[in-house]
Amino acid sequence: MSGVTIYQVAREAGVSPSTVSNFLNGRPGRMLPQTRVRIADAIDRLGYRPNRAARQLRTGRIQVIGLVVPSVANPFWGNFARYLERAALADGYHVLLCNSEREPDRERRYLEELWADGIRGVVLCSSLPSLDHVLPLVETGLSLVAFDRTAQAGDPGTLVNISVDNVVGAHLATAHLLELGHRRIAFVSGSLRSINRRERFRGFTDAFEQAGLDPAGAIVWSGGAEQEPYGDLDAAGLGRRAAHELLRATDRPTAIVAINDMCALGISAGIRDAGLRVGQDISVVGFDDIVLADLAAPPLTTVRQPIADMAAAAFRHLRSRIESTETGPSQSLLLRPELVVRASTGPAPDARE
Amino acid sequence: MSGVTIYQVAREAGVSPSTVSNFLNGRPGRMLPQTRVRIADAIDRLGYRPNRAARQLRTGRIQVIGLVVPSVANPFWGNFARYLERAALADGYHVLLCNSEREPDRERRYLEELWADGIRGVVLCSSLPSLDHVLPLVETGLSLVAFDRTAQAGDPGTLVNISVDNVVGAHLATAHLLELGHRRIAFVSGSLRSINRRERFRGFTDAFEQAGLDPAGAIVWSGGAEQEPYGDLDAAGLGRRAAHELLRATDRPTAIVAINDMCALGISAGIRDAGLRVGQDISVVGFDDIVLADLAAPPLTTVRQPIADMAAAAFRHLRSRIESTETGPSQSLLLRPELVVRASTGPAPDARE
DNA sequence: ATTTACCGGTGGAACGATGCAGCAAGGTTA
DNA sequence: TAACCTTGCTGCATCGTTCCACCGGTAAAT
Repeated sequence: MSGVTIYQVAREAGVSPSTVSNFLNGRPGRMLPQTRVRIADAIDRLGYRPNRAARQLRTGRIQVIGLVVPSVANPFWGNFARYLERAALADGYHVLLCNSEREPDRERRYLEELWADGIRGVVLCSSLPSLDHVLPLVETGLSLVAFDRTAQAGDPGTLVNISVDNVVGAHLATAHLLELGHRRIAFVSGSLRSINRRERFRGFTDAFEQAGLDPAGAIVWSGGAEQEPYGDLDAAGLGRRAAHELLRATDRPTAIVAINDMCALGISAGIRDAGLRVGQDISVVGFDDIVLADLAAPPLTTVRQPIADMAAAAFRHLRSRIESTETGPSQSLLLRPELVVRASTGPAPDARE
Repeated sequence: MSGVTIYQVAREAGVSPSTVSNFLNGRPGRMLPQTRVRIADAIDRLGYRPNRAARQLRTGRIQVIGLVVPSVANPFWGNFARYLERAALADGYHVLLCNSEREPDRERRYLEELWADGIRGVVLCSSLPSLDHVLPLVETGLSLVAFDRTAQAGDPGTLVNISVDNVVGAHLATAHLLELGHRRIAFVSGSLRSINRRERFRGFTDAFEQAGLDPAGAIVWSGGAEQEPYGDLDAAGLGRRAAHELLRATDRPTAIVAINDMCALGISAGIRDAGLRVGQDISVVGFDDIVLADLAAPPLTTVRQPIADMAAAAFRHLRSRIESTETGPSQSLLLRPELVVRASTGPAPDARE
């Protein structure tokens, strides 16, 4: 095995293990320059790397954070994971990956295991309305940064929330469609039980009200299988199914607001399945602005989340929580999303007449 | 912090720490049934969880594996990561995520850190031709499963390779285009310096030869920026750029074989940018069969990799390497890919006349 | 004249779990 | 009845690191 310990380095350098430890732990001022050099040489020669388990056992600290996402197979989360890992690596942290599929039970088990692993900070992306299932761990001392979820009454006091303003985002998307003359607009999503989705739905209805229209007239398609209510594993399949059902109706919508881009791409495929043209017969708006949104045919109009910034902020907040002993009050970061208009939206067909 | 140690459990149950340890480590036969019950109760009451750092320090074992992918932002790798994590979790293992962007240096640093973390098994997905940069670690005892890379001369003897047959896959794709009457076919990729890509390229030229054609007549576009030669971060952008350049030429291709699906989707977008129709004016074949291939317009003809099976196999092999002391000879698993014909390919325009 | 604060280090007790050696009490054999 | 198991448990050294207390000598501050 690795084998090289701090004792061997100490012997090689002709000092005590404590001095090597001081050298390694940012206290080089405590020794003569020549000692420093001898130790550095010894480390090089032996190829010594500190044993992290021993270090962790002694200090209780570990440079690893957890990342809990619904599913990293979704490009949005894959992209987020990449940026988070990048930010973490820059500060010497590693990232442990967990796919929760938004199941509270799995989430709790994950967090318990992470805690037992010595991990004290986790970025949680499930956006579930209640955090009751993880409350005991938070009280024990686990630091949590919730991503894509705004603060709720009853949240633990130390929670940091980082999210785009979902209400504004969905409002932008919907208002865009209304301006194009659309009136029969559908909102398509899996289960609406998560915070971010509820907010997006509120942005949707808000836009109706602000335009002096009755949101009750809007079409809401909120399906999803029993065993996978949020449709995270197959958001696209869910969207496609929704499109099939919506377009079969006699009074079909002329525009659709999708809960996210994967769903929107599925909807677009479903529209084509029905022999209709996306952006001309039926307009579609997504949410997220994943890379593929711009590659689709037609390119997808969507609401952009500044994901690189958000990932970096998530790590920064988490790190400061873990490393400082201060357990200040909850903070929140709410970023403003941006509408990116592409070709999947166009004037309402009936308005053109 | 967590606080509950094995000593507290021992006191609560009225036994010694050793007995609790025996209980926890599958030696319950060594105590009376009533003692077993007392210990189980004590653990429950105190909510005890073994400290993994201490356990790891003592035993040298840890239930974590590393995953090194080019970039988890690519949906193919995101999907693979999801399946690998699922397989690992089923056996109580966790997965540490690393994005190497195929840089040997980053890879080496990652593996060194993973080793220092006590991790003894890694799934490596960069598919680089030489493993020299990680050889020292493999010799030290790190178990490696290479994914998407076939065995090479000079590989460490203990390496396990798991891959789809890239030669066959690219052959299938190219033969499909040749059968459709295409003769001016382009091959588009970032740097061809990785094993899997070279193999795909060989499958491409093989198909030409088998059809009695001169592969020298084929068009090869193998670009990529200096700082990101493989185009992993933006495979789609690379494809789009390739399409722009290829279609500007006087003697432009009628069909394009892409190194992977993201690249193919970029190429499709580039074809549309040029005012041409994918599948009619220009045919496109991808590789991977990511979820989005079926959602694209037109749906993408591609070569399917059985990714769930491969991820499960990767974990199974890695685990058996880590847990057994036997360091048997290298094994390889070469799966057969499958051509999925969709609408992005069609008869060659000139062949129709 | 006494206290204090360095200097460049060393010694050693933790951190929490493991697993081997060993130990009493009772059982079996010769 | 001595010699030897077996059973069910305990004691203790150990893993590699950290970090506090402390060394004896000197110089500055009180």
